[in-house]
Amino acid sequence: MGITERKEREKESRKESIIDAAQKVFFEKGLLLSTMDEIAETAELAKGTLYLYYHSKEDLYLAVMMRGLMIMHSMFEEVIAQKFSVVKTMVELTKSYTAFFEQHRNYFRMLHFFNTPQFHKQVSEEMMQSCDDLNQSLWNMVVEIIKQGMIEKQFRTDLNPIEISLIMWSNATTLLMRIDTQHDMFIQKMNINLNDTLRVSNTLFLESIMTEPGKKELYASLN
Amino acid sequence: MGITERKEREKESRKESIIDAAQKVFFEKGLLLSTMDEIAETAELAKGTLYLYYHSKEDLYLAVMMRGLMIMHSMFEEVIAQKFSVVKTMVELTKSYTAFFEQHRNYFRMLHFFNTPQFHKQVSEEMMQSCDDLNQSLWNMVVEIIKQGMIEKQFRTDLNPIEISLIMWSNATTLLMRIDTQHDMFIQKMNINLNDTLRVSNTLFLESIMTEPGKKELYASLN
DNA sequence: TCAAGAAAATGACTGCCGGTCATTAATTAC
DNA sequence: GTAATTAATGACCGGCAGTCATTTTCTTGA
Repeated sequence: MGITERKEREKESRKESIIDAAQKVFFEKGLLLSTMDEIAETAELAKGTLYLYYHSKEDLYLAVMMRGLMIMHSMFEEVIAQKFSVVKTMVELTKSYTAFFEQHRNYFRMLHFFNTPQFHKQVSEEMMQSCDDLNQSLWNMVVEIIKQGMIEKQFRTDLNPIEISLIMWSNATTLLMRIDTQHDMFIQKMNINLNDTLRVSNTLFLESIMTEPGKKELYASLN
Repeated sequence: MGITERKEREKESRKESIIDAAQKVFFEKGLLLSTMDEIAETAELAKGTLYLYYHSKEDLYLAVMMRGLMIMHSMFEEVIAQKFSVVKTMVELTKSYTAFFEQHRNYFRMLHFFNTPQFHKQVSEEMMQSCDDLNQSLWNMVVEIIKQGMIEKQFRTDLNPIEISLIMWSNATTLLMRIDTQHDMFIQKMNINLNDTLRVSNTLFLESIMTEPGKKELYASLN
């Protein structure tokens, strides 16, 4: 009997349509100012129904956020699939991250909350695990590239690949967040274009982790 | 008559004692899990009284946070007062920031919330201004050092001092936040000591913005 | 010294929201 | 066609930020 299968599908599609509604509301108002009542109304469901599918508002938030992570994941995979040199791949990955920010800014913003300590208290174990897994997977893609770069002696081998990936990631994320919230202010008050700052930061850092041959390749890869 | 003056003093000291209570509660539970009722009880005042002195919970939070910023400010001033060379001063400032994190972690954590977008909606204009001013002042101290370093040709002059300060600041902050929340996890799962990562990150960046003479001075300063 | 007026403090109350659960509706099984 | 199972509902609860009419404390001036 295909009834259980059909039910399974229906359940999935309901979950998706709830995420659709949540996304609409969260994108518009952010986590704190969004209410479950509004999400329920947008989904054309009763509030109680939401809780049959998600444990908490925060879980629902993460369900939306994971869509963003998956988009980023596929953007990264696309870069890697092109089989550039490691140096070019690194350059393209940083571009990709910036592109993700520009094209999916609403998702990017959601990532911020993931780092606020008290946020986690409201999140279910399973949802947390799913997020961590996806995160880990993104992480590994970058670390593997760096390892390969070390094997090929394009990157300095006296550094730890995980550390490098961590520093790059931190660097870019913080600056992108600033671009998101303070772009205009920096232009007006300090005459600083944060997009340039990000490029400078990425370039300086990439230079600093590369060997001489790596640097040559880098300058060729930058455009 | 000194009555108005005395009243002024009393009002100030009441404001301080409210901050004392708020600090106690916020340090323990963070912004989201702290309640105005609990702060009121800790301050041995009625809740309504708190609102005679501060516009909102978030304002009160910032009032506590500003104590932290002032501590950091004075730590920075102490470094600058020692009149080291610019390179040594930069090294000491980064150490100072780390020391602030280690000695005043509770204050450091509060800085995080300042960056969450929806947080600002609840904050009064004046409080926001006070925070911005203090922040700006901290910022300027670093920028001025970098400018001096450029004049002395210890730092590369093809970079923008504000940009440099921005990148350094971002770098250190993000890594310190991670140290705060994920130190143990990184050691156990990846065998990474984030304190080392921070040092690596700082060193790589300082190297990358310095001229050859600057680098020599840098290696001497790192002792 | 004390009454009247001003200033400070109070806490019951309001509105809102996340989350629950007894009840109702829809679907399935026999 | 009906009993049993599953899905959906929305009135309700507890908790919290913020308010405001009332009370308490302090000041003033005769």
